[in-house]
Amino acid sequence: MTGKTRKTRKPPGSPGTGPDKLTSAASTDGTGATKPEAGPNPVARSESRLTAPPPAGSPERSPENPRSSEAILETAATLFSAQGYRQTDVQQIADRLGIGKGTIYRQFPTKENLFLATVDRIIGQLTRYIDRRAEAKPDPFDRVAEGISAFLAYFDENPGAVELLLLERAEFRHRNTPTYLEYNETNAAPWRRLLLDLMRAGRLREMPPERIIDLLHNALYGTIFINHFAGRRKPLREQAADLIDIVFRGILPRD
Amino acid sequence: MTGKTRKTRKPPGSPGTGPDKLTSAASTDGTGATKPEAGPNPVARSESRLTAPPPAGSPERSPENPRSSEAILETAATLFSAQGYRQTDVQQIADRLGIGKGTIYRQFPTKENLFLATVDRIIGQLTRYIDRRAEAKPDPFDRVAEGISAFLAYFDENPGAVELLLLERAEFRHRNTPTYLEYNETNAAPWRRLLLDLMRAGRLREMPPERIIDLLHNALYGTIFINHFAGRRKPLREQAADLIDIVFRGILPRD
Amino acid sequence: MTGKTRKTRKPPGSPGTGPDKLTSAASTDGTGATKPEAGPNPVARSESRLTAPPPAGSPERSPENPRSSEAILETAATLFSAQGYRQTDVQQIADRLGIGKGTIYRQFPTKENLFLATVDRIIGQLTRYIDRRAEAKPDPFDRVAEGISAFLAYFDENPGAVELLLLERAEFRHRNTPTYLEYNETNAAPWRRLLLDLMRAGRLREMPPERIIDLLHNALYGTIFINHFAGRRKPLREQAADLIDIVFRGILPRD
Amino acid sequence: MTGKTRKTRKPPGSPGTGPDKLTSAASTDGTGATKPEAGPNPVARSESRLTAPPPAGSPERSPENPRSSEAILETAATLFSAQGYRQTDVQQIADRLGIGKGTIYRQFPTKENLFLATVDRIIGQLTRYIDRRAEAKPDPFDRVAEGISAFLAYFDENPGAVELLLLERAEFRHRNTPTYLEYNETNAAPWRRLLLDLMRAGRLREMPPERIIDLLHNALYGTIFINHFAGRRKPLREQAADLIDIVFRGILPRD
DNA sequence: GATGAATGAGCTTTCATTCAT
DNA sequence: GATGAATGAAAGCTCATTCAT
Repeated sequence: MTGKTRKTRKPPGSPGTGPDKLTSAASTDGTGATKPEAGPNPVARSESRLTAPPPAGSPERSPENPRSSEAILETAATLFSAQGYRQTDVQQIADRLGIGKGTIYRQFPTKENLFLATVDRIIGQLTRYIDRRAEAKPDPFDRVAEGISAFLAYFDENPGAVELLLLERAEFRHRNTPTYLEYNETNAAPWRRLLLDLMRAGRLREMPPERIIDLLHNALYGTIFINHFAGRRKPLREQAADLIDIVFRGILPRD
Repeated sequence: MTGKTRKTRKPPGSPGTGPDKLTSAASTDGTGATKPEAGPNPVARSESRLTAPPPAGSPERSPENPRSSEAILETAATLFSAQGYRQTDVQQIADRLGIGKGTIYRQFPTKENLFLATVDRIIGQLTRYIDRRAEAKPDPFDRVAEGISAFLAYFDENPGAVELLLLERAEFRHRNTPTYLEYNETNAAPWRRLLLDLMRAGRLREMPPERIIDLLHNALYGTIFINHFAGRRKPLREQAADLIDIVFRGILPRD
Repeated sequence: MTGKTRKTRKPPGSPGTGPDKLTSAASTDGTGATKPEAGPNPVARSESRLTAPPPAGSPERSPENPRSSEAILETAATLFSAQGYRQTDVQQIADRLGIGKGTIYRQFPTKENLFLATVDRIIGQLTRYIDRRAEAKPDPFDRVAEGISAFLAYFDENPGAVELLLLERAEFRHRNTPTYLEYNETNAAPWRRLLLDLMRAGRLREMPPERIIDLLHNALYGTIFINHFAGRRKPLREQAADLIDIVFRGILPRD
Repeated sequence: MTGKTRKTRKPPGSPGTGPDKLTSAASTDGTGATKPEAGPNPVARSESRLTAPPPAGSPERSPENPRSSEAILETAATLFSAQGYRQTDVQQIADRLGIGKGTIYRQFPTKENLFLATVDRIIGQLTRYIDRRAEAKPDPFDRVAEGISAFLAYFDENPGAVELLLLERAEFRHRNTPTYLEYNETNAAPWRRLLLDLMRAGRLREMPPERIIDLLHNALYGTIFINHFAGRRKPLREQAADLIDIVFRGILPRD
């Protein structure tokens, strides 16, 4: 560990983004700045992103730069999710990018590190995507519904992301809490507030908001896993609508 | 001198069950023969199973026979779920059983094969456990609720089973449909019938029963995954109750 | 370290030899059983050694068995001493023996381990060789002289042994005391006794015997190193004679 | 972000010596100009050398110039002797000096080259140190004894030097004659002359002077190696005295 | 049938050296 | 000149699978 050139694990949402305050769109006031990274298919889009093109002479910033950590993470994500962690050789990633294996190891000291950075990046994208879409809805009900839809949409459009989440758990069970559960802990608060406000206003049954949040969380993760494993059988829009309908109205008759 | 681990300690899990007809307890008549494998903790109990010891001359059937495929699958399940698929080597399994590696390879031609057989066994246990518990409830509502509870209870008491399900998917993404989804396809029919009956009787809102089944399925799998990953935060009983409450009654006020 | 088949480092002088009590030939009584392994060129001879040929059906014992640890150590010694530790690929050793790399790793869990076993084996051979030759001389003076000659002869006939000693130190400086110094600690006592007897008999100047032992030790190691590095310029016999002459009589005139 | 070790800490050692004429102090006339590098601890002292700072405009000569080959060799010597040749990577040396790896490669075309230059520098220091101390003794006997003492003192005070000598041999066995043996070839002549003079004067037994030189050479190298490997057990002064005593007077009684 | 020694493809990681900036 | 990002050959070690005993 003496004089080696080593970079440590990149924080989530890495590329060139500034401080990555994983805010939530559920703030009760309905305000929120739209962040530029989001979009229906953030992962795919990130390929051609670029609000402002880098100054001509800056190869590091170029999205085509196959040596940027962005490019590496993207390719790594693709291969890991397509083939699994063990089945993916670091050499393959390098080959696909047309760069040397050493270049990857220069930025990510181990394969494990590379993989984990890949997952972190996904979580950052997911978070920002949900927040951006939910923030746009002023009405609290709409906001909850939009959050649900956005979550499903993200994974629908980034099928590899589901794989990555699974792989993280399967290969690195030792990591105390998988990355994507941290998201939940950090971001549940604004949603809880929002639900409490609705209850206070008599628009929802009185009950501990955790009960709702947990159910949604579980149902959403269950949905993406099942969707992914079995192949979705219903259009996404319909799935979101069904979930919202049952959760809001229940399955008992309204007398 | 060899350094081999030669323990014969039996891990928890697995009865010496016979052929596994994956029936469902949701038959509308409410009848169902109780099968012997079930119980609050089917896996743990299986350790002391055995109403009648096998006929003396049948070494293959003996639970102590570490060369039986039952014993092999049991040990394999324990090690796979504790360490992961790649991290577990066949030698370890053999060592733990005190048998030769070749003996395992004679029964399971590849490691993959062994692993998959391990998962199949779990699914069989789960199915029989749910059926047995649900069948015991004559009232259709109770039966649905009991099915939910049984599902959660099974995984609560067999944490390794969740790992196994994950591992199957993470390591063998090529398998078209993971084992545990087949369960659903095969066994959904009786539940669908049961739900339709309830709707016809006006006890449930009219809606396509798939909508309910899918939500439950998703929520249940989501629940066990999240429980397992993050450590359960609520007692199982409460979790089941919350799920049943919201699904049945919804979160909107009843005015 | 769980269920892997692993053998740990072999003690020095391993092959089929019984308990390896590294006795010294300097016992003042002049008695000593001749051990069978020794000879003018023990390493080379060991190739064709074999007091009693193994029973026909015992491939493990066969000296031609390229998979025996003896054969592996011998080939390893040859290559390590010819090329150095780092420059020698385990694959090379396997190739030279016509066996698989895994076979080597099965007996020696790491390359370092293999190397160290190689050195231990040399030290065992050296010790036994010196003892055997010295024991044969009844007169104490002759015994000292014979010990000196035997030491030089051993390394003269096993040039690789010198390399190995050096390599051990160069590559594994962390090993507290290199193997070949342990020899000295263990075996100095009988020599010390022998020198004291000579002094008491008035056949040597009175002085602490350590002074003589240390000088001899240093001069002998210096000699083999220099011989080896620079290519010997004098016949061995002459070198031993010179050393004995000067050490016994000094360089001052006897007036 | 890079994790590079960028320390500029200077290791002990190395004057800014000029060209190294490897003269010998044993010239029979007893004359010899004292050279400035010498001293009881030449390496350590060199740290504070510098009576007069170099002319302002000479950055190459500046001892603080971490890019000078002197500084590079000094740091290289420290790291090589502390960690071994293979274990030391060029990046580490550059980091320690706070310079770029390319800068080292401009002065030393390969790592091997750098290492060998490091050893050559040590030999030059040793030679000059011995010569300087021996030259100061007018009496031939004293001069021999002083040469012995100086040799031991040098390595005693520069333990890294022993490592370096070993490493040279261990890693570069192909180099026909190791650097430090060349010293002997070049410098033996004056010592031989000195011994012959003593014999002619009847102050030493008549014998080929090589016999004495070789013994001393071997005993001295043996001594430093053993000292270094095992940890010296006697004070240096005593070791030198013992060696001189036995070599001069022998171990036989003086009748 | 049971065993476990033997095999070698496969994969991670290191680091000397180059060369564009 | 100085730099350090990039490269890729090289080597240690693992473990599924085979098969002679």
